[in-house]
Amino acid sequence: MQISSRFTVALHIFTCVDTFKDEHKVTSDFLAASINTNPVIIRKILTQLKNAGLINVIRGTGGIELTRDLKDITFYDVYQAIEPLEDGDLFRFHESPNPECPVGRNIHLLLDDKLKSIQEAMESEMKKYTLNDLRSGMQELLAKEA
Amino acid sequence: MQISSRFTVALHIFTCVDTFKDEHKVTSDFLAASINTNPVIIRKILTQLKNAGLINVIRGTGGIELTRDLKDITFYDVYQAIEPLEDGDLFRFHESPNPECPVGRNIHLLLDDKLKSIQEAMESEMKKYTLNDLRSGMQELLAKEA
DNA sequence: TACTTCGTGACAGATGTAGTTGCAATGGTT
DNA sequence: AACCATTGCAACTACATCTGTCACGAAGTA
Repeated sequence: MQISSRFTVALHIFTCVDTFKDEHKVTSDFLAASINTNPVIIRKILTQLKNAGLINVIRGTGGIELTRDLKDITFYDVYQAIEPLEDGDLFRFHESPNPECPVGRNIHLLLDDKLKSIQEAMESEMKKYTLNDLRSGMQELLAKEA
Repeated sequence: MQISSRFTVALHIFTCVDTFKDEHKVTSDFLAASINTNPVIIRKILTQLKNAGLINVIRGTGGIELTRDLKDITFYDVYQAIEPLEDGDLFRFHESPNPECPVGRNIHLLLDDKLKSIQEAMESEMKKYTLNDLRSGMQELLAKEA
């Protein structure tokens, strides 16, 4: 199972907001053109980011404001906003293993801590990257292009 | 997106194979009863594990043999056998971002290494656990029960 | 041959993803 | 007030994946 493209689209959105903030009004139409998708898809993702408290979306005029500094929004924050996991668990179990089987009734206990540590390894790596890294990374790439 | 239950089911299967190897013939029917699912589901997973070279499945009599020692099969090996990722990438991008947009044409370059490091953090944690950890863990849990 | 078990194709139902259309609501501008 | 660009959202489609189920042929043992 791959993680949905909405996560990387969200990072794309944040990068655009920062890159074009002085040149264009960054609307869902503008973002949809950069990402090559439909404006409604963008608005749905913006709604998720807004519900997570990461941005404010301005109606009427259009535009997006961050609620915190770039360096204070990590990839993990974006991931959490975009990919709501049931009970917060990355790994799924089969429902109701057989309690009469010694393995069946202990499989959760056996696996839970190990799976948790795998999930946490991924999440703590996500916390190392911030939107500020996207800003500086994009500035470098654009400088090379010029 | 949660990772499908097939992964934890596969770990359940391996645990059963080891736990019951001296008491029962471990068939897809037996496993389906412990996991509480359909034997065909089990056989499909066994086929994946077999194709990955982790086990041999015995027809006619029934039963499962590992091709390597328990300590030489990691969670990552099982994960790879069960969850084939397109191009090996955990994270998906939106297809064909706009090459006329400076962000659109650089977004891959900007994100690739960061996403890769996140994926690798997860995978290298998966490599730390082996089926032998499942064996010893289950033995401890069963000893506590008694 | 008879029996057990695996292998596999076909299908169904539920869920999730991505895309599209239409329209009401919002908030500037004139 | 009228106009306009934009967001918010519901409804729908198309498609893929996951899980489960049935049916039946293939493999191997007794």
